[in-house]
Amino acid sequence: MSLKKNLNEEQEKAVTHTSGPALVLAGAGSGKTRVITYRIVYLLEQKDVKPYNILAVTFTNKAADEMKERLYSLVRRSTKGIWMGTFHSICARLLREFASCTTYSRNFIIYDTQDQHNLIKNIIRDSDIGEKTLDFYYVHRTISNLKNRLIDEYEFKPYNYKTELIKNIYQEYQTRLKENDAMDFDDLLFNFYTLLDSNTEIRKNLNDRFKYKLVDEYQDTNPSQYQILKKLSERYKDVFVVGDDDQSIYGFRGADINNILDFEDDFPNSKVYKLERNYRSTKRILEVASTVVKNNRLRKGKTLWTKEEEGEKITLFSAFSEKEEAAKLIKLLKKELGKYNKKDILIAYRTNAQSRAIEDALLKEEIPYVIVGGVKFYQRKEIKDILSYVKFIVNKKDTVSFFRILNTPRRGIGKITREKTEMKAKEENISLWEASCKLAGQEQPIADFVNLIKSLEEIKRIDELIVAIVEKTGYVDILKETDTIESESRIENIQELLSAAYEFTENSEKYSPEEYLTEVGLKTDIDSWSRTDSVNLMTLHNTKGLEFDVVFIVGIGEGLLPHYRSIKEGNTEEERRLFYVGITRARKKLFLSYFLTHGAGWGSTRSILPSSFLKELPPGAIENLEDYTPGGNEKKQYILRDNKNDSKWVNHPIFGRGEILDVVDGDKLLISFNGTTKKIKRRFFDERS
DNA sequence: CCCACTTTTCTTTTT
DNA sequence: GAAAAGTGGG
Repeated sequence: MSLKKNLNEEQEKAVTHTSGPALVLAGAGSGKTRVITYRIVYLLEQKDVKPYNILAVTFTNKAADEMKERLYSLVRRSTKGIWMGTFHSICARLLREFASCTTYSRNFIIYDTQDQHNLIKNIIRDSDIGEKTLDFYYVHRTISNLKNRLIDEYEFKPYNYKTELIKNIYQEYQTRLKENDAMDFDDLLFNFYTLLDSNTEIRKNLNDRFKYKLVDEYQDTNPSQYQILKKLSERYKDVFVVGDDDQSIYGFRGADINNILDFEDDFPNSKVYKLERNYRSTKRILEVASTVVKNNRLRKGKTLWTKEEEGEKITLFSAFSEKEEAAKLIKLLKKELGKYNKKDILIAYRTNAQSRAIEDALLKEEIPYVIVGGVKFYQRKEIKDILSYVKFIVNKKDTVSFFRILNTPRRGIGKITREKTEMKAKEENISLWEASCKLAGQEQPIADFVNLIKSLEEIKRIDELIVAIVEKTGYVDILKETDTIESESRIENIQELLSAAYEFTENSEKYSPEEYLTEVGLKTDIDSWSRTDSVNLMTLHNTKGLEFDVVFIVGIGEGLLPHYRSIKEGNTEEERRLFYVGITRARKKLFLSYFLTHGAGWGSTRSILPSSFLKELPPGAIENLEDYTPGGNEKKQYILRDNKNDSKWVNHPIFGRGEILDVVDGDKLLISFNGTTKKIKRRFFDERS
């Protein structure tokens, strides 16, 4: 296979990097993933590297799957044995492999965010600290941040009363996780790091195994991932990382942009390659993206260029409300549907809740769409219920799943019986499951439960197991009896779970419940997303690594993008990068929009200013549709009457609430805003009903 | 113990 | 303004 034919000069240089650490600074659309893929091909074919000596870390499981497929089509020989996946999934696999050297079992379970929250809530409730004094959300975030920085529950130095309490909760949290043989997401990294750090033999073993290490999206790695990488490269320094500092958007998850900014200091004698040619977007789109991101201080700086055509201008429009924004979007979208396929169109927003208005509008127009994210599939109640059975069967120490399934669906085990079981377990110092088995003689419902679990235990294939759970518990039958729209969609979800399980067993040699759980526990929505004949909706975070012909970014208002919480935390630069990521997803055409009022609960509205990022756009590349309204009239919409009557009050996006004092020169209004008066053209008003 | 009704809680982005 | 959690009568 010829590398030269498929790569440009910059890419080829990076791909054929000889040895030692390398940093590839790759701009958006410059063939980042391509470089990693071809680098692996190069190692296999020209350097005779064995597949099992390669470790490739991707940002999502989906990216790993795609890379595997691409590799398979590029090299004739088998690529089996290459370690490929996210940091989390690779650590999980290795922790199972070396379980005997840890304090966990091979079958430890992985707690999702919900489980983690519940656990912390319970700890706070059980302690004598008032629930009101400590916010579980804040506690969780603090613990997570500590773990990301590899600070354990004993090392942590409290610096005031509150952190003193958090330290106690942190300790109890870890104790309970261990009791349940469970790890949270951060533990996967932390515990694996600890294993590497404390066990010389394993460290040596893995250093020899993973001779060549490749990491995609390096700008979004956190300190613990960085330390793992360091530990794995003590013997062989072949660390090949690819990333773009301008696309670092996971700071909230502990990702540290300094990992990429300081790479050259962290890994001495490294080589840096820059990829600056963009193959994706038009000149216009690239110009807008570069102009925006230039306002960031914290960046390495690179200049993207393209041989693509100039392209259409970027369209900017505004609306009074979220609903109106959606309506306008649909109108523009319909025009694009004549030129592009639905699957190549993206609608992106900052927060999941924003999908609602767009969805309603698409539904009304009967335009097919898919949503990525939101209420995640594996977080849904019915899915978690059924998977809790699987979890408990795999791991009897998992008390969280135990309590979840004990009386789900209803089998007559209430508070009294549950407490009886808990008492028994405590008295005899046995597990809840053992206590249940002992009580089965006295309590019929418990006996039913124990028998159910015992019969399910016999089943070794995950697809058959799930079918059996659904049948033997009568879960679907009960839903059928309820017969509401909600129960119907729950049944559909269960069916989807079933077909996903079938697929899992079909496409691999893996079929055990244990293997299935590892995969599912780390599965995200984007992992199961595929391009269908539908318009795509997702958060800006989820668009990372994807590209579309037409991109709409909606809701670009101050407080939304940048989000007010980020502004408060002084993280505007990361928000700007998020905006940049969104812009650079577009190949041909980009639409930007914002709305000026927003529901703020109990029926009131709050006005929103256009995002400060919009002021950074280069005017020459923008076509402003301020005058565009659904009715086709030419009225501007910066100011709006705030109720149905002929009110004298208006809301202005910049000046706020004002009172109309007079009409001057026929077409101008004299308005008083909090002391100052301004003359504004009547055309600004929207005469809606 | 269960069902139906009332009250409280939502927390930006996600592995 | 929806979903989870709490409450009280059957």
